[in-house]
Amino acid sequence: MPRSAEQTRKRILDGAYTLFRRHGYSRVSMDDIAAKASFTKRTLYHHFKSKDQLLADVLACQQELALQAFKTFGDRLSGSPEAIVEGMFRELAVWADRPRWAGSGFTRLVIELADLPGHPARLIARRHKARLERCLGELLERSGVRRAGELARAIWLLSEGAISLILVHGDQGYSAAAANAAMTLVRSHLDKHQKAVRAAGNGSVNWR
Amino acid sequence: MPRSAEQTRKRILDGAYTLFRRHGYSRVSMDDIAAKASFTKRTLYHHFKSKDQLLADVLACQQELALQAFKTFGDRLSGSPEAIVEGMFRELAVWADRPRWAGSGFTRLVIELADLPGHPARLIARRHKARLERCLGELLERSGVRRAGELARAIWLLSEGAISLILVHGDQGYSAAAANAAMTLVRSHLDKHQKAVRAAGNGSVNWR
DNA sequence: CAAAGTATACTCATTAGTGAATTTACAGGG
DNA sequence: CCCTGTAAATTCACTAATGAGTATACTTTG
Repeated sequence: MPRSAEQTRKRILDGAYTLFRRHGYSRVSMDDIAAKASFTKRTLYHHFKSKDQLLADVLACQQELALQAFKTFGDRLSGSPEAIVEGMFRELAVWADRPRWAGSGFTRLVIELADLPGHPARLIARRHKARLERCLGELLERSGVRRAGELARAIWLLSEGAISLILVHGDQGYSAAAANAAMTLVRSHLDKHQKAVRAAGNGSVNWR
Repeated sequence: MPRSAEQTRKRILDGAYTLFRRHGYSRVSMDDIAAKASFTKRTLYHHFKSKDQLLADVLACQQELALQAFKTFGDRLSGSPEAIVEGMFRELAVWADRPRWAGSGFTRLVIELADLPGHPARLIARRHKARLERCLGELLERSGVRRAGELARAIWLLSEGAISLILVHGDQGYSAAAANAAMTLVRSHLDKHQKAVRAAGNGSVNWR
């Protein structure tokens, strides 16, 4: 065995993720991916059954990392709901400010495949988003907010909306607008009087 | 001249819009579009310089209709900000409930072309979204809400987020969640005590 | 008849996917 | 310690289909 299969697989998955995320699905060819990972296309087909399956595997693999990143992110935040929200949107702003940022890989790919509800990649992306939303809900729950699930969903909506609109307009201002709106919502979910708007760590993991 | 050029152009634009909206850009071929409009591909190239230009023209044409639809929609609404918001999200729910709904054509296409900031279609989509947001702002302004522009942007974020998440999960519940959040935001933008939550007409124009 | 409009029949590049040969790493016999 | 068989890993060279875009001839209408 010239190389450990595991290593090769990983190199392919990594390269493919980068390309898919940056250029979408259709516009990335198997040859592109092969070139990126410095293998022949035939090798890709040795490790992955088809392009669609490769995409699914890429997302499945990325999902693990992203979920971990989000949990780490959650741990870094102090307990106040304001801090959680502020941290979330600050991170979004940092993330979206990167040179050739092209949105959330998961969202982007699902939207590209919007008319193919049976595509394996969609199922994975869907589960991923649902899990993240639940995580946020738990985080908020622990922070002592009322109807945390409802709030989490609203914040998630703002976050996805911000991703779309930043992409459309190339204007990071939408992230600040989303943060403001989210803060208003948080306050409306607070029992009477709670405050404490502590800051949170930054970093540029991307778990969307 | 076998047919009026204008008529042919329109038939092509209509068919192309349907296809692009449903399947995205890359996965629709010029042959598909030609077939849809019952012309030969060569005819398309007689009327449009390239596929990219066709897309741009499609969006430009659709933009007019969509803007008009939104204005009509705005006129139908009674003046209270709650009614405006409720109407918006009810319409979204109806729209997203259609059989093979695949999101907002504009958003979808911009996201697909996220890595091509210079693409002519992006400029048009961008202007379109900006104009709609401004329209919503004016609508809210007239309804007597404070900081209408800020509110409009927040609502717009929720709306775009809902489109994304409905697409991801196939769950129209996100539209209701967005509506609730929007309503909370509206209330926080109301001067002291205003109410009146009148209903508005429905219909299924899609101006996103 | 003239000119715009439409069709036939291509070109050339690219793409997902494959058949068959070739290389490599390691197991076990000498 | 080397040699060698073997199976996995990788490559080369290909197919068949599809895509954007075009040269040219035909058709329709004013």
